[in-house]
Amino acid sequence: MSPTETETLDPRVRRTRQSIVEAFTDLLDQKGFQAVSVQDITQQAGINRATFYAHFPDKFALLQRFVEEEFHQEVEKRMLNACQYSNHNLHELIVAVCEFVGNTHERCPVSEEHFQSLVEAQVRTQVHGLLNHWLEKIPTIAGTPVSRERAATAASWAIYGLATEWSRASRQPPVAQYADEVVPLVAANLGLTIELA
Amino acid sequence: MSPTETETLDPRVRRTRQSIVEAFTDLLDQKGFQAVSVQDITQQAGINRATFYAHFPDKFALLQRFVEEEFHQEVEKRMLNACQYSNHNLHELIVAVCEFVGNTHERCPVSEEHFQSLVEAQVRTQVHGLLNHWLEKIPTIAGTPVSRERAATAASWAIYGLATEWSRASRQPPVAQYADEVVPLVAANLGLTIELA
DNA sequence: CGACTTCTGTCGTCTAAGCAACACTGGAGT
DNA sequence: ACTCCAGTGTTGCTTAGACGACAGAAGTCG
Repeated sequence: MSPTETETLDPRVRRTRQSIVEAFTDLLDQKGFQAVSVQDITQQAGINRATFYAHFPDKFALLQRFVEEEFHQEVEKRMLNACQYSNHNLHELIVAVCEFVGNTHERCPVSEEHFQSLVEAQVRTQVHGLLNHWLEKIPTIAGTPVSRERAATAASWAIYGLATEWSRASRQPPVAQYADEVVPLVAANLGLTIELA
Repeated sequence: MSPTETETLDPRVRRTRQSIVEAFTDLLDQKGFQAVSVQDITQQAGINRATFYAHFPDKFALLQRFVEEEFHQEVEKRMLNACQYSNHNLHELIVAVCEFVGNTHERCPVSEEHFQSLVEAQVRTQVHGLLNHWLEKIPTIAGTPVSRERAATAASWAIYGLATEWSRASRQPPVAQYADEVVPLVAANLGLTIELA
């Protein structure tokens, strides 16, 4: 969307960022977040260590960016970005968060607090933004009891919480069913009872 | 082996060369050699066009390097580099050339003369070098009728010719059998009747 | 034929990345 | 306590690559 963020960028920058992220992904699966050093990453990526610091202040900033992109990708894959609010889309969003959180938990033990809290914050932020985006397209009901902002906040927290519970419950029941069952809860948070295709 | 050629190299150089080669491979399969432009390659590789010319004088030089590396890889895969002469190794070498030529023909129509002749020259050169390497290890027979050089030349041409024939005959019979059948021919060229495991 | 397009190869300028130092921190060992 | 050591950030200088512009070669079309 914004030409600043994604497209219009020096190819060199694009490539090194990509190779950093790729190296990070590999190492994450191999050793877990705590154990990977900046040295590891740069070595695996085939870049100089100083170059890393030209792009990210530290390991944590990289993780942040990483989660941001991974989850954003998950969202785009399900075409939730371009869509408007509907129970079906809400369902899909919940599925996306569940699977992302599930994968995260299996990738890195819950014991790594740094890791988990960073993931949580990032995912919630994006879900919040997405919900806000959806709600903006809906004309305000006269005498709205809660602001869009707060509805989005409540719902995004709820979604993330439900996703972690599902993950901890060994992913039972199947995502689709679980999402079906909890959609009403979140819809309630949004203060909406709209029914769309 | 030589630190000059492969390992001790600026990571940037390594990466851009690799991305050029990768882009070239893709485009070769898509459009054939004639149709790919330097622009295509650099665009696909995500590098600047001027950068391409910093590495290769033109499209043909790239093809040369490409074939060189591909075939060299094929040879190393079969561990023919470190080995000495034996009928078995000769067999393996013939198989390698047959399969390489076969793949080349299916990748690019024979009508592209530039392409084909460049491949031929490159492969023959490497086969020649390899045979020479093998022959050097064998003590000269008193009153040698032909020089090692010439034996290697004759054999390398013979091998390439036999490989193209096999390819044009729709790869019949199976490589292993075909190689079995023609080993004596080549061995004769080499002026050797040695029998080793 | 000339006008037009696309690709080529080259050059000068600017910036990203490499590299080799550096001082610093925290943890492991003896 | 101490040293040792592996990792961290940071810096100055060098080099590879980006970018834009250029003239020329090679089709293509009217």
